[in-house]
Amino acid sequence: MTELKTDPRIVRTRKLIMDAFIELSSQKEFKDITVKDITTKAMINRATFYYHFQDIYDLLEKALSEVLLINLNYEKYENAALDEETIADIFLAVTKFQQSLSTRCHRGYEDTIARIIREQLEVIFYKMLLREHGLKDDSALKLAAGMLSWGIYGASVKWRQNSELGPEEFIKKAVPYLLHGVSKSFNGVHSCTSVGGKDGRI
Amino acid sequence: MTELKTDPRIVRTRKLIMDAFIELSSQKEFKDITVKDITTKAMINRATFYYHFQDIYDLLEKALSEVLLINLNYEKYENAALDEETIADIFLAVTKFQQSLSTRCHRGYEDTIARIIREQLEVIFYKMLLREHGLKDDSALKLAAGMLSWGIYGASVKWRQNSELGPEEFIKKAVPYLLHGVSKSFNGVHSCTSVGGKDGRI
DNA sequence: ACGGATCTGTCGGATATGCAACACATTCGA
DNA sequence: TCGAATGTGTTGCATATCCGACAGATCCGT
Repeated sequence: MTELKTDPRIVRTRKLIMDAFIELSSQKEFKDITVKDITTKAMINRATFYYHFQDIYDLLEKALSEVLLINLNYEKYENAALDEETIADIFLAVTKFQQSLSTRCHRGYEDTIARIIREQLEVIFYKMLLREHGLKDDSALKLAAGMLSWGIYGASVKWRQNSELGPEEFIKKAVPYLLHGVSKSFNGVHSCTSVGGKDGRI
Repeated sequence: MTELKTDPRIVRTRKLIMDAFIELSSQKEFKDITVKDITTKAMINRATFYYHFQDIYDLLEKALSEVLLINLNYEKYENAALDEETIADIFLAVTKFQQSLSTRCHRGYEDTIARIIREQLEVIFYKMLLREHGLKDDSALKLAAGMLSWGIYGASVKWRQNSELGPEEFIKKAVPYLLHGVSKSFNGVHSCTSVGGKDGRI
């Protein structure tokens, strides 16, 4: 829907840059990676880099977003119900993504990464909520999506601090709280028509 | 020497095309590979393909040449003496290259491949001869290089027909004939100053 | 034998990329 | 403290690449 096709050169060049950056990230820390390093490995001109990205931090954000989105396997959730199982799946994808990052060294950029994860989650949750509730109260949906994303990310932080349980068991214990908490406030304040109780859907 | 630098886009695009072609060659026969297949996998426009290559046969030649050159490890021979050991090395590289091709299906293009191999060998032999003899009789050097390349390729054909011996033993039996045959005619006709006998050098 | 489908090779006009140079900031050793 | 060296963003002009369309070739089912 409303897809305006982008120039193939742009797709190709972005991919070259992203791949080069991810490869470099596995070799040295982010703070030691220069734009020249990336463009050399990507076989493009340095000026072209700035045609696509604001700066190297912009690249970091977009690269991480992309990798996370792939990890999140977005098409899978596109039409899934926002139930316990889906949330558990997403939580697993997030923890898996964070573990894949921990090997590379991004010390000092935890906040950026956290924000990216939350933003991505928020977009996904918003789309799912929108599909289930329509847009009669958009700001409420956005609020719910935001809170869910913070909740999931917070859960992943909690889990890393206290990893006695496996991620599966951990999220299964946490998810009822998340779902009913969000569900209650959402239904209570805005009297949404959908029934929050039946199968755990919001 | 006299290197005019080529546009990086050209290098990059050629590499994309070559890599795509080599990848496709491992998946289906040459006759089933279309230009569209290649350009799609290489993420370039079809018109761009024709900017770089005459047609798909031109690509075949250049791709094979490149792969063979890499197999031949050209820098290694750049300054090596044209003695028995070097010739054996080159022979091994050729047989190894042909075996790497046999898995992919290039039926019907044996002649093309054979010609490419001979041409590449001829270039290498010519450079080595030129370095050892100077250019006082250029046409004679070219003749000798050509005969050597035919000889090596012929030896590889013979070896494939009769592979009771390993390639190492096989070429060691054949190389004295090659060396002295070429050496004699070359020295005899043109009275070259270098001594053909001493250590087997031409 | 016929038409549809696919592939080939080519063209002119639009666009992304390359290049060289620039000013500015940061780092680092003398 | 001072340069020298390196990295960052930006700019104008040159060029490789993209697009869409075209005519002809080849293949294939009916």
